[in-house]
Formats: sequence, structure tokens, C-alpha cells
Amino acid sequence: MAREKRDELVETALELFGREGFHATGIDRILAEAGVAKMTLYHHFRSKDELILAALRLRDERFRNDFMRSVERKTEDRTKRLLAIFDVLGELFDSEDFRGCAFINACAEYGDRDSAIHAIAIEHKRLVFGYVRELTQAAGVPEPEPLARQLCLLMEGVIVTAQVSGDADAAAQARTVAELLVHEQSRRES
Amino acid sequence: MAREKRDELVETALELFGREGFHATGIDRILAEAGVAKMTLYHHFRSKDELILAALRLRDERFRNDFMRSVERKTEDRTKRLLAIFDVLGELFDSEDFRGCAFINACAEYGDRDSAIHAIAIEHKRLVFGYVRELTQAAGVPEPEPLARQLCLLMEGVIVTAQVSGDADAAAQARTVAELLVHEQSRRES
DNA sequence: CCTTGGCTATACAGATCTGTATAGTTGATG
DNA sequence: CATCAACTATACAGATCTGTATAGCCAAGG
Repeated sequence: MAREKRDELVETALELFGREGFHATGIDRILAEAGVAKMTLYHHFRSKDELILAALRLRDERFRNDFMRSVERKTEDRTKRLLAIFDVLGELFDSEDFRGCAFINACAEYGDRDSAIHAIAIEHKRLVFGYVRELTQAAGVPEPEPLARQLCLLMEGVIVTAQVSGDADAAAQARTVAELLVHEQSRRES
Repeated sequence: MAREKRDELVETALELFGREGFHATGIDRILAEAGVAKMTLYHHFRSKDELILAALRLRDERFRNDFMRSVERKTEDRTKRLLAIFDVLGELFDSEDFRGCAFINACAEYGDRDSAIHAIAIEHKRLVFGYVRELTQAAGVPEPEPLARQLCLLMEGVIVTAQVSGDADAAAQARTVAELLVHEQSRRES
């Protein structure tokens, strides 16, 4: 039972923070939407910042799971998976409530690098990079680390472009660049 | 004289919005820092949002001017200018008060696409893209438009990565990708 | 039955926010 | 000198924010 209200809060908070932003979303709004009393919130969390952190932790876990699963379901071919990354991102943008990367947005509002909120964003990006590097390694390219970094740069670019300019086609653009990068690596291999 | 106080306000606002964020920066803070009375602000601007818009307009103008000038000073070679983009960005990140792209950050806080603030961000990105397309056209590549889009994706990726993860080296990574893209185009040309 | 712990409801403290009202100051220009 | 416009100073309205204090409900488990 202890979990239910807490989870309700984090879930609602994540949605509202994503839709309206962190500062713009008041505690009261979250409580009303979640149907939870204020004292319950402060029983589970020390402050609003702690709730933000919990929401971002959930987002990190959920996003990475969904992302990995989606990429791996696209194809068994280890090389094609590197391109599937951008197909998965492209599908993400079709959702009408897409509001960009929650962690990039968090860094926009909490720019201080010492902030725990900013720190969790850094960690999220590090973990995503780790996964992409696993993919490049599995693909057996000669230089997996640099390729992973390049792909991550493209990913960030695609996400931001889709968010700001609403250009869902950006994913396809990035995919062609990724093809070139992968092709270049396999050329160097031979 | 009319301009001075107004300019002071916009200048201070731009700096504080960049450092702390838009919602997190109160009017009173801007007034104190600028040394201006509150009534003066509301004489020049109808609301805080109008001040934000003015600050972003200044930012757009200033950024694009600086950016274009910097790129063009790097080299006269029209093709190398496409790579110089990323050298210029890399230098930007060295500044310790670099807080990412003000327009990406604005979209994080004002996610609604109908918002005037979001709209000015879209316009900024459109103008930057226009400049990059001019560069690719001047370089005489066979497909200037797609190349410009790809370069812009990389630019966004670099900016965000430098902001979130503090990875100033990202610019160099992006540069190598750009080299490959440009090289590929000149190969297709022949 | 009775205690305990999670949850609710309400009220409030104290700060901060945007925006306004009012009255006074200053400085350039006719 | 007089006027006019920009600017200042102060106070305040009204909303909203985070966080706390207090008191009570309700259901599960010994």
C-alpha cells in the first residue's frame, strides 16, 4: 500500500513536469491531479526537488528499457541496429505529447552543474551512451567508442530538432548520416 | 536616453535568464541587477513575457552576427567554412558561463508550440539553418539543402552535449563527422 | 479490541511572484 | 523659467509557491 500513493505521485509528477516544465508545475497541481494529500507527499519526499529526482529516475529507467527493447526488436542484425536507433527515435516523435528529452529540459532549468538534478541528467546520458557503445561493439566495428559518440551526437541533435522545430523528419536525416558513418567504419575494417 | 534603461533591462534579463532560467528569474532580481525601477520596466514592456521576447530577439541577432563573423574569419575557403562551424562552436563552449542554447532552453520551459516564446525559437533555428544552407551553397556541393540539414543536426547535438555533459570535446567529434559528410558530397560530385 | 501507520483535510506561515497605483524627482528642451 | 517625459521610490493587491502544524480517519495485524 505504501507504494501506491508514492507511485501515483511520481507518475503524475513526471507527466506534468514533462508537459509544463519543472518550475511552472506547482506541488498543488500535482497533488490535485494525483488525488493525494499534501502531507502524504511530504511523508514520502523531503522536498519538491526530491520528487523531481524520483520522477527523473523513473524516466531514466523507463526510457532506457523501452529504447533498448525497441531497438532490439527492430532487427537481429547487429549492424542494422545502429540505424534502427533512429527509426525508434522517429517513432517517438510521432506521439503528440512528445516534449523533448526530460533530461535536456531539466538541465535547461537547473543549469548549475553541482545540482543533483543536473547530475542525474549527466548520469542518464552516460548510461545511454554506454548502451550505444555496446551496440557498436556488438556490430564489430573497428572503432566502437568514437562511433558511439558520433551516434550520440546525432541522437541529441535529432531529439532537440524534433522538439524545437517539430521536424519529425529529422530522424530520417540522421539515419542517412548514421549509414554513412557505419559504412565508413566497415570500409576501414577491410 | 529612452534606449539606455530599456537596453540595460534587456541586457541584464538576457544574462540572468541564461544563467538561472526563465521561470526561476524573478522580475525583482532583474530590476535590482540592472538598477532600474519597476515602473520603468512596465513602461517599456507590457509583461515579463514581452521582456523575455525582447531578450531572445537580442540574443538571436547577436548570436547570428557573431557566429557568421567568426565562421567567415576562420577561412576564405568555402568548403573549409563548413568545418569551421564546429571550431567556432567549440570555442564557444570554452567560456565558463556557457549555458547551452537560449532557444532550446526556452522551448524546455515554454513547450507549447503556440507560445510566442517557442515561436521565436523556431524562427531562430530557421534563420541559422538558412545561413548554413548559404554556406553549403557557396561551397558548391551537389546537394546543399540535405547537407545543411545534416550539419544543423550535428550542431544541435554538439550544443546540447556540451551543455548537459560538459563535453567540450564534442565539437571535435562533430567536426570529423562533418568532414565525412562534405567529403562524401564532393565524391558524388565527381 | 486496540494499537499503529498510512493517509486525509484544513488551515496557515512565510516567502515570492507579477503587475499596479500614487506621488515625487530629474533633466533636457522649448 | 516652464513644461514634458522618462525615471524613481514606495507601497500594495492578489495570486501562488513550498513546506509545516494539527487533528482525525480508517484499515490491517497482533
